[in-house]
Amino acid sequence: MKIISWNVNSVRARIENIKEYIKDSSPDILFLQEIKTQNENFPNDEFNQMGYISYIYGQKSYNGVAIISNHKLENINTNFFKDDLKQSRIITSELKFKKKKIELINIYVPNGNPVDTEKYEYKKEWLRKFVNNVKKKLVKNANIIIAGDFNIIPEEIDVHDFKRYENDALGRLEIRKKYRELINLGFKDVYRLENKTKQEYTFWDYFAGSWQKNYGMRIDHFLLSNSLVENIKSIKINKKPRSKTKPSDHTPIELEII
DNA sequence: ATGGCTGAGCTACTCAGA
Repeated sequence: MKIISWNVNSVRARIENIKEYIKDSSPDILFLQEIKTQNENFPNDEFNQMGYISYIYGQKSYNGVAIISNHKLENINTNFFKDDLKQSRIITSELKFKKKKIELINIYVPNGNPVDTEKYEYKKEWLRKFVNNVKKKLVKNANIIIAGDFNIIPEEIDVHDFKRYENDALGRLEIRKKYRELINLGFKDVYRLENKTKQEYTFWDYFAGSWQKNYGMRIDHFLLSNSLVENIKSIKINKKPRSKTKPSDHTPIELEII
């Protein structure tokens, strides 16, 4: 079973790239972030024609997440916790897999820049609530997959120039500690578990030739609860979609479980 | 190098991203 996460930076502007990507990599379940559209304008038909069902939590212009699946999922929920700003950043669902009931959590964490503003406070509060609610969820279900755009650089190795980001909302210790807190609840950062010293990225800025110079950062992650580590077959960052014309600034991260 | 690009909404320009 292939589960993939991709911040597409607008599902409508990216639809042709997304379709091509689905044909190439055949995900079973695809988590999308930053779809940047309301539910009614989501390109449902395009995904249906490829054999997928779309579960959407949209928002006008900004944010928005969706789960695209080639089989029916249960208990779709867009109220994982109360977002003070009512932004569409989480959609969850349940997947039956090898006698395990797995909670799927697709997230788009707030960016949080600039750090001396309410945007940064929102990110901190959002993460605080998220960690608390994951903790509660673990009591009911030990099998959890969290994936998405975390907007967190976990460690120095995860960005081309850490100095430039150590006081940024993506790299600040205070924020990285929230990530560690989540891990310490009983999760593995699957990419780092399988690649101890490898330096790969999931995001490159559009400007200044960041992609060409490989000035990127690893901010899109798959966290698996410890109970699911035995099911990991592979984890891969697929850089191909970032090299296409009219790309998203993020590239997909692909998990295969068996 | 705190904005060099990109997208949405809208139709001139702001807001947002990381």
